[in-house]
Amino acid sequence: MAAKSRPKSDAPDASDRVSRIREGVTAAILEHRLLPGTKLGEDEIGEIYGASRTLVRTALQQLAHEGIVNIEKNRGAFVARPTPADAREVFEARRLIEPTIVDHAIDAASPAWIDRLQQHLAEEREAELRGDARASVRLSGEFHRLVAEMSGHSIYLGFLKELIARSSLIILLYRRHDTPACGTDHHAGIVAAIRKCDREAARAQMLSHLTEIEAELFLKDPAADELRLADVLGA
Amino acid sequence: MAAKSRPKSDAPDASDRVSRIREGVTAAILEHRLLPGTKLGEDEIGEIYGASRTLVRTALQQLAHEGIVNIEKNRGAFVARPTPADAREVFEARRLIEPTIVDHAIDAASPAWIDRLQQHLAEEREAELRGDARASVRLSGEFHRLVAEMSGHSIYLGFLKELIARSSLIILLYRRHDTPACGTDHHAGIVAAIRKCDREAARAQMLSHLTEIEAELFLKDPAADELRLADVLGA
DNA sequence: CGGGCGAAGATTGTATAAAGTTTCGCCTGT
DNA sequence: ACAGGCGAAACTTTATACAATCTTCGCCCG
Repeated sequence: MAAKSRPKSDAPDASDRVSRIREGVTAAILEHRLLPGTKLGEDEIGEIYGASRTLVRTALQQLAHEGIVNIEKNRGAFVARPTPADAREVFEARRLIEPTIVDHAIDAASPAWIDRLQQHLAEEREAELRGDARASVRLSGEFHRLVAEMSGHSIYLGFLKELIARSSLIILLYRRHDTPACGTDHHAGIVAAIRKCDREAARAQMLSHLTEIEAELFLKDPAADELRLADVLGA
Repeated sequence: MAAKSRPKSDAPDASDRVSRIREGVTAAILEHRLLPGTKLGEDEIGEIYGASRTLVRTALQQLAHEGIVNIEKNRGAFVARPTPADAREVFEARRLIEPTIVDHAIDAASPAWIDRLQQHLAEEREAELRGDARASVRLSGEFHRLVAEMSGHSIYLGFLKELIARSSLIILLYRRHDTPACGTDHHAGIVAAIRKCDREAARAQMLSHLTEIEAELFLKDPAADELRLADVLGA
């Protein structure tokens, strides 16, 4: 009888080997080292991480479920190439969900969390000073994930993880080349609103932040990404 | 060179063997033939579907990502047992997302879609007349999924699929035994609002519908599900 | 008589090998 | 010279075999 279902060591993405592969490939995609459309051969990745194709396959399937990898039957896995329509859907979803997330984050506000947020802001400013666009995008995504973790809602967190991953891909694909790093100031404003427990301000700033990010994108016609991809591939 | 990257036959859950397994297990869980906490042995399922453990494993991993199965390392896969806290998160997310979904569904309203919705309402009424609780829950979920498909937003659709699957599990676990089948009338009202292109009415009715479903649940303390499960297991 | 230790059995995690499919190059025929 | 088809190579898919881990049952000791 007694033996109950103890949660045990239930680390979500612990030090599994498949998690290492998944995070490695994710980082490579999000840092633009793997371009959209690139084929992800199982042997290739397996040799890099010293793992068998079995593990690589499960990692790729997870990435496919996250939406940053496409798996075509009998053809293999490729880095996803979100269309402008996909981009609009992703940002609409974020505009819907994230204001609610900050609202809940305020409920969970504590000195420890505030400290963590401000520490993150410092990292973002540093990356921006260096002009490191890759790190900027990555840290910007992590800021939003941090707020979601703070909210304590696992459902929203899971959804947002997926949206952030896709957003990073979208931003790297469609960002206007002349725009500066997107508003770190916005993040600071959101944190300030959270500190003051000003729900309306936090929601409004999150919303305008997301709107501005999308406005800085080049989401014209479906052919645009083809052109851009061709340009980037240097062919 | 030009003709590249056609989407091809990209049926999401086509007639793959792994999809058949996934859908079969999903149906069994949602129809309460597999109770929460039940162990899903790989050999066992593999023998049922005449498939090797490789395929069963991938199906189980997909179900785990959908949230209706828990996989514990070196222990196996089990039917998920959502806590009351999980239930509240799921329904909060649905209250956030679904009003927006109906809004978009109105944009996509067409005679064909209206017909399909009404046809579905007829099926629901029939199941309700039979007093078939299983079919009622299943069809209720399918109604919401239908509206999401109608909206044309793949992101929302994906999220909602997950939420519906979890909701079915939650409803079957925590439903008060004396409540009648939850409002088929509500669904009819939502369809009527969609037909009239009355956005505000549609959003409001969807919201109140979800609120009422959650209100009919027995979401008291965390120990409640333990008791109920023990009761259900008949031990 | 109760509790802890230990070995056997069962089950999952991982790797490797066989099978099927697609793709690309090459060759032949017109 | 060009179009079409044949064939081989590479890849994914699926199945099987091996290794690691956990569970369970029995036994011994206190």
